[in-house]
Amino acid sequence: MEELKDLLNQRNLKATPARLQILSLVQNYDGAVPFGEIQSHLGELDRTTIFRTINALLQNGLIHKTQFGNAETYFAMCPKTCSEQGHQHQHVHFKCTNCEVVSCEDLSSNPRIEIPNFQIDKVDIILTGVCNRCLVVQVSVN
Amino acid sequence: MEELKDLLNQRNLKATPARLQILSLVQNYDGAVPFGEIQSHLGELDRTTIFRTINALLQNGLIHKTQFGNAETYFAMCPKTCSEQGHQHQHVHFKCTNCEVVSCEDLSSNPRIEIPNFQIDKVDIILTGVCNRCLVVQVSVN
DNA sequence: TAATTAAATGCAACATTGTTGCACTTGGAA
DNA sequence: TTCCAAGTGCAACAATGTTGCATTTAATTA
Repeated sequence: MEELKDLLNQRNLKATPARLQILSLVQNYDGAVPFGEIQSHLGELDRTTIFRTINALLQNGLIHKTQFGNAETYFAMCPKTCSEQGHQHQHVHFKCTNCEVVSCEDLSSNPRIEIPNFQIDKVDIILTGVCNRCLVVQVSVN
Repeated sequence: MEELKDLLNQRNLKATPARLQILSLVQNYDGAVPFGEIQSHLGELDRTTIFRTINALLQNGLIHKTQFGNAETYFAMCPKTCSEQGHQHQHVHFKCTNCEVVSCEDLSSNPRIEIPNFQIDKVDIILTGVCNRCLVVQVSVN
């Protein structure tokens, strides 16, 4: 908890209960946290505060977000390569259709994403399928 | 217009004014159409009808949608490989930060998207940058 | 340790996107 | 022309997200 406090202060963010609670939830969650989960775990906080807290953490490179279609937004911790200057992620986002867990994953090899005569500044890869844990269960059941 | 009507009837959808108008707008728009654009071009239609019409076209493989972060949803025509059985797109979605146009584009080469021990069913690649047209303008201005 | 203040929070009000139920209307086939 | 399943409009609702303003608080400093 003291680490999270330092992390916030390093970014010139006050270590308030709201921020510590949300950061701690995101850090300890199995995979990326759906927005609804943040809301229900922090029901005593005003919704506005939750939104503003999330935005502060996003802008300062402590967490990042991803979305699957129109559905819920998910939040996960950032690697140390992120800062208030911007986000730098190499990973992709994966949602398992079996256990519903959303996670940050590394690809086997980094793909070359190019379109002729276009300048590409940001790449976002969103995958759906079955995760390693659920595949193992399926195999062992059969 | 007669083609669009046939297209709808082939999918067992009635060729109603709402559907013809939305399909026609999506077909003739420069790039993918933002939702707000559909709404403002079809202001005389009830919002519910717009949502239901869009959903019908999505489910029947006539159009597809994409999103950039929390921002607006965009709609574009589907290739003929899509049907009520499901969508089959090879293309990626690109948003130009200069002209704001969102478009479906093909990559130079199809990347191999793999995560060890995961089964990947659906790949969604969302790119941001500067499109070919805006790059040309920048070059000719300098 | 108390005072100070910029930053953070809570509350109220609002806007947009999206859904559902139900009554009414209509496209397309017989 | 008739018919009816499919489509539409309306009302009500729910969730996400934003803004302005008054109040509270974390962290500094005296």
